[in-house]
Amino acid sequence: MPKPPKPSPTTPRRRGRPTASTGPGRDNDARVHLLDVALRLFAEQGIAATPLSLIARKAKVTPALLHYYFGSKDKLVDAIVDERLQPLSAALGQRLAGDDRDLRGAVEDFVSTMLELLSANPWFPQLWLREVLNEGGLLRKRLIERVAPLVAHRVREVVQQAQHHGQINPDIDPRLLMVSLIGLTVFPLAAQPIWRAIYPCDDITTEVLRRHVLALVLRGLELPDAH
Amino acid sequence: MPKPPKPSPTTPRRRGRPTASTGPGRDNDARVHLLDVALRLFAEQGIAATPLSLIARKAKVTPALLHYYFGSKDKLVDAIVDERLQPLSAALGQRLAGDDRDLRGAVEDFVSTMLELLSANPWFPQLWLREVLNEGGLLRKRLIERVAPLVAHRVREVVQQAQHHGQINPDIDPRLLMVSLIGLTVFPLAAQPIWRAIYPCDDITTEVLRRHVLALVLRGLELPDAH
DNA sequence: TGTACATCAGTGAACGCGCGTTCACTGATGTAC
DNA sequence: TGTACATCAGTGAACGCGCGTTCACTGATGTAC
Repeated sequence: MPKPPKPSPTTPRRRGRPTASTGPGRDNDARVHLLDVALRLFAEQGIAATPLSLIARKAKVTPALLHYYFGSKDKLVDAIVDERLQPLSAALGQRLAGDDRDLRGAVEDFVSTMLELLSANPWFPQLWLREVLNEGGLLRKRLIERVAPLVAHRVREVVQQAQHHGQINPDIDPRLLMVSLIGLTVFPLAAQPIWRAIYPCDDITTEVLRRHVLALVLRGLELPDAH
Repeated sequence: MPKPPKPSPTTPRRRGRPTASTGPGRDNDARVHLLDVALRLFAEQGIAATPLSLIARKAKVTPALLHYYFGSKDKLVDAIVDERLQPLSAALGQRLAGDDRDLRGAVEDFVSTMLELLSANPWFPQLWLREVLNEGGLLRKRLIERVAPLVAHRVREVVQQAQHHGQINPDIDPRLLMVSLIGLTVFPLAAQPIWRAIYPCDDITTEVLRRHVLALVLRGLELPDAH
């Protein structure tokens, strides 16, 4: 057992070295560092293709230490999902399922929030794509069951209403808009290293990407010209 | 050596069993079947996560047979890339680097061709995303060096010219349009199982997706209204 | 203050297992004479 | 036509290796008295 046993409430005070003042293990510097290293490697080359020995070497510790902190590779992956991916996914979902704005405002918020959070966590898009697209991906189930429906159904409703009132492009499919918006934000960031290798574009910041996507989508949502 | 030695030209005719009339191994039914099974499993759960033993079991042969035909796992992956992914990528590139149409026609062709070829090969999007986004992905290098530049530079030029003549939305970034188009086509198809699980949409065929994407993009490229 | 000791983070060496791979072998299929 | 044999597709059992994992152990750090 790596984790120390719970202190019995009958014991007034435990003998020996105390548990690092803030509690055992949880918010440990070494633990956090191991998560950082593992997360980077998982995002770069995939979970299955990353041996614990590599994580250990990069973090300059022993593979045994990874078991000391996490118990197993599976549980290390769980920890990454629980403590890194899941909170970010949840934050995204929360900020997107928000209040009743008009469609333009909602879309602008969606794109902006997405790009902002994803740029602040560059490892996210790749790992998210891999985990979500993989048949047995860990995030996939949670996404389908919890995060996605909330956001997806809201977007669909707002689009349907706006179309019903003749305010936006009637050729847009209400259900596919959400998919398009993700494809326009998550994919470009995940593929960033590739298109940056094709032509020089140091001037393309996240803000430039944001303006490009919004220009395309907001214009795309407008009613076609009558003719 | 799995492959039979080249017949010496001095020998008028070889003794023994002939080489299956069409030549050894290359267009073998068993070999093709093994490639099919391997491709399916690779696309479903990733290359690193798919052991040869699993491929062998699903194909109802021995793992040794995979070495008999391909020599090693690496070479099996090479064969998949060379004989399945690469031709499709090349076909895509060829049909997209096409002649000098106007921008609207080019975009319409791009989206249509992409969706058509990808729908006909449902395994492609997932494997393509994984191999291209992965740091050490096999297709990544080829894509960056050979396929992408041709298409990407053409799209950029056409967009720049159209913008210069004031024909399309000036807020679109000429370099990012290609990325957006891929995000709007490859991603939705790769993520198909997910959004189909979120709300019932049996009626969303590839044609519906095509119309949706084109409605969004073609309208998005138009000049903003003066006001 | 000093000493005994409990607990800590972390290690080094070994373990079993499953992987990719090898190799001697087999029965079937065809050719040569 | 019959027989000897060369080559075929494919197998079964074993191999070495690297993986995730285990476990006895260590020096450092702090507490109790």
